[in-house]
Amino acid sequence: MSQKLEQLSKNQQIVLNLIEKAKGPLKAYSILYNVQKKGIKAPLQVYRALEKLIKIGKIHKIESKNAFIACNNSECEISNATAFSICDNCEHVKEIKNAKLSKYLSNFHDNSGMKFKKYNLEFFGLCKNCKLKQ
Amino acid sequence: MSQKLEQLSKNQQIVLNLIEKAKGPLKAYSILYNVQKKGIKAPLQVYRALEKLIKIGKIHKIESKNAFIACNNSECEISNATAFSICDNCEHVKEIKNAKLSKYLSNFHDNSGMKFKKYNLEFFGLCKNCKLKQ
DNA sequence: TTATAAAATGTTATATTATAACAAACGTTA
DNA sequence: TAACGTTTGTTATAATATAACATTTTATAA
Ligand SMILES: [Zn+2]
Ligand SMILES: [Zn+2]
Ligand SMILES: [Zn+2]
Ligand SMILES: [Zn+2]
Repeated sequence: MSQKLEQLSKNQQIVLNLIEKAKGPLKAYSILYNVQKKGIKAPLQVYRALEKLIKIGKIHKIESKNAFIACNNSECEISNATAFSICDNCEHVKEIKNAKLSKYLSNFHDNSGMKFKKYNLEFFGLCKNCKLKQ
Repeated sequence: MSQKLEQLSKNQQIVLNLIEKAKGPLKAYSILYNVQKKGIKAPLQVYRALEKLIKIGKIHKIESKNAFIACNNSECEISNATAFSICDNCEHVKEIKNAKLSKYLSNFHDNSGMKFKKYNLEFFGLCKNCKLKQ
């Protein structure tokens, strides 16, 4: 199994494939269940792949849901500036691509003397579909 | 034990007292350990108090840390617009009070037709202290 | 006051999420 | 080849959070 610098390992690729074809964020143990037929047997194998995929920006963790979603933003390879919209009703999650927002937040600083290198923003509300139904 | 509308119950008050006098965010089981002398014995008693305190805006959950911090912002009683700065080194956490930021984010909307009712923003970096030491 | 509904409590058990520790195999580079 | 870092496999366990049910307390109002 050849593996160049920028390539993913076997387990990493298996986990990424699953997350990329999913319609929404997946939980770690749901991933585990779904990749057992591929030979991944233990939680750690999943968590290690997730850790790497997050590090290289292929996926993100939705912190409020303990779930993992494929990156939808070619610009955030470093994964240090993420924003999501999350529907409170159907749990639909979407990564927000908005240059103005990311510029605003990347340049933001408070009065504490702290330099921010990374941020994660989660918006909650009702998606268009769920709004109509109510 | 009398209890008016806006007052907290016994367990809620015990948990809130602990969180308010803490220097930083506390984890649920650390809270449990520290309130056992007050008669709170089980995780669920802590989690139920936390749930209520979050709901009324007295505390917030730091999602990336699974920890709970007292609200530092008299204006966010409803707890629907929160922002924090988190030091990657010493884990110091501070709630950001910034009218411009909260106005910007409260008015933000993307092109999905979704109306945001709530957001949570976490900034990461090195605090002033930790920056000096490196 | 008495009925009643809502909120909070107490308790046991269990579900869910995540990491520790260690040995072995693989990939890259010299 | 040797050396090094990364990835893997495996077992066990830690840490975080909720389900289910019985009971008690509080608020509201008939
Ligand atoms: Zn992304
Ligand atoms: Zn929805
Ligand atoms: Zn607050
Ligand atoms: Zn620091």
